[in-house]
Amino acid sequence: MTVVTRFAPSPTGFLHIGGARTALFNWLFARHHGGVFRLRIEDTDRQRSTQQAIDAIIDGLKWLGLDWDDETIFQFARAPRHAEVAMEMLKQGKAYYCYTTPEELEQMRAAARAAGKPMRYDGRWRDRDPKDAPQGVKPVVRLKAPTAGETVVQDKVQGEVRVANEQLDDMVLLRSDGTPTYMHSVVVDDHDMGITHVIRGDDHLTNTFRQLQIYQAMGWELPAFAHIPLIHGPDGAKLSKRHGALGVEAYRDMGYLPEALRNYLLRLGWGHGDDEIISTAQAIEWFDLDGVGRAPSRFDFAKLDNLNGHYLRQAEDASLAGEVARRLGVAGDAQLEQRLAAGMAGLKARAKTLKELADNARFYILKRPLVPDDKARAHLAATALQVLKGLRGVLAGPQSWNGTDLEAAAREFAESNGIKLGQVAQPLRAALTGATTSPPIFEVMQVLGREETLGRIDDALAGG
RNA sequence: GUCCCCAUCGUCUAGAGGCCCAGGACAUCACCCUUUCACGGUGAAGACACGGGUUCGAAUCCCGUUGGGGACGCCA
Repeated sequence: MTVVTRFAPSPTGFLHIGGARTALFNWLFARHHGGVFRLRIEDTDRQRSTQQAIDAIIDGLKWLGLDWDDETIFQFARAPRHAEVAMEMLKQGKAYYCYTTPEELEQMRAAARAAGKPMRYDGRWRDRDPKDAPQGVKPVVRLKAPTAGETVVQDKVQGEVRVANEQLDDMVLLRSDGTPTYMHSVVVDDHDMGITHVIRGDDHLTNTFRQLQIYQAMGWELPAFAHIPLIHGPDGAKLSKRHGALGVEAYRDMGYLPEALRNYLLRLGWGHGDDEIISTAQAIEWFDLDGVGRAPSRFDFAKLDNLNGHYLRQAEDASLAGEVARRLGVAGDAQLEQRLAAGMAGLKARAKTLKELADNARFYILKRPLVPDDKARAHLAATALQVLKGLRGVLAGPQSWNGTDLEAAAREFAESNGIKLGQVAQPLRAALTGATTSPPIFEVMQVLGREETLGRIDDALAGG
């Protein structure tokens, strides 16, 4: 049997981090089994679905590197099929028309609340003769759900979960305007799409009981269910827009790499022994539902940062330089991009995100004369400038321009002047980068080149 | 409120009755490396929510308490 999974977001907002993880798990599971991963846009809520959200979700998945098979399914387009199935259930006596008005429902809800009981539709049209139908009320179609016994889910993550059927009421399958409800369309679509494994958020666990009843009414084969725990914010509460429920594009903008986010999301709720750094290829090989934890987890930027730093150091200098150039607004300037690439070795060990990388790299693309920050200015006092002036004399000579030789020359200069290397290096750093922290300064000199280096030193000497 | 789920260091987790006075990773702290800051290395501190069982033996099984979360729509 070929494994078929799906990711089924509703396009009412961006692709948030929880959805991204759900998509990742479905994708990994399908790829692990050599199966099929499908995308279904659940756009049946016409009020809230937007093209913008659809684009954001698709862009997010693409950025994350989660490719799906076959064409994208749009749920709304399948409304006729959903209605058809409801009619079939009607014909088989598995469903019935219900003429209860929204007002009556509201009364029911109010009464239930007052009695401290959960809202349950009372089934008043369940066995009533349709001839009693009031004039002018468009009916909904409700499932004739079992009233006794219990419904049991065999969940691949949560284990066996059961609920008494009296807890469940006759849910609406088709609204009075003939459009399907979520519960109904999900089941019909999952069945028609041949989904074998429904992997989704924990928040759907209790929905599953009702969906199971639809499968049973239609006599359809059940898919396997796996409900993965939700991701919470740093404070343990449900992820809200205030803290962390950002779209994946926000993570991209913050400078996270897709491979780092994949690795982080994978480890959030899934484990493989003590392994932490897990490549995507390795993840496909290892991923299974047994490794999924059952407790909700909290989103931790510190760990994401650490992982991102790891993948950053692993990344190609040239592509990193391209991204940094884009962020600094100098993309396309071959000379600067080349300079950034040359400086990347020292730069990338010092950054956790692309944003930080770009910030740290800015001094490489700045035009002379640099404006040193306050701390750097403190290293450019009169005595320091004397040192710089002396060093400049050495550098102006026949000096080979690579980091190692430059360092040797600086060390020799410091020694002959009876000062520490740091007393030479810090003023130099201040002059060349305008800051007090930077990649190794002799590496910086090599990357900047002789002319630019001497120019920046002259600027500092003149500025003092 | 009703129903359902969950519970190991601050965080993510390993742990499927003895290998655990609980292992790893991130974060924190200290030291080393060092021209700055990082990276890297070494080390420290830090958890089985609580109470009952079951068992020769429980982080692991059962029950309860507490705490967290989710679902209760003609939203998805």
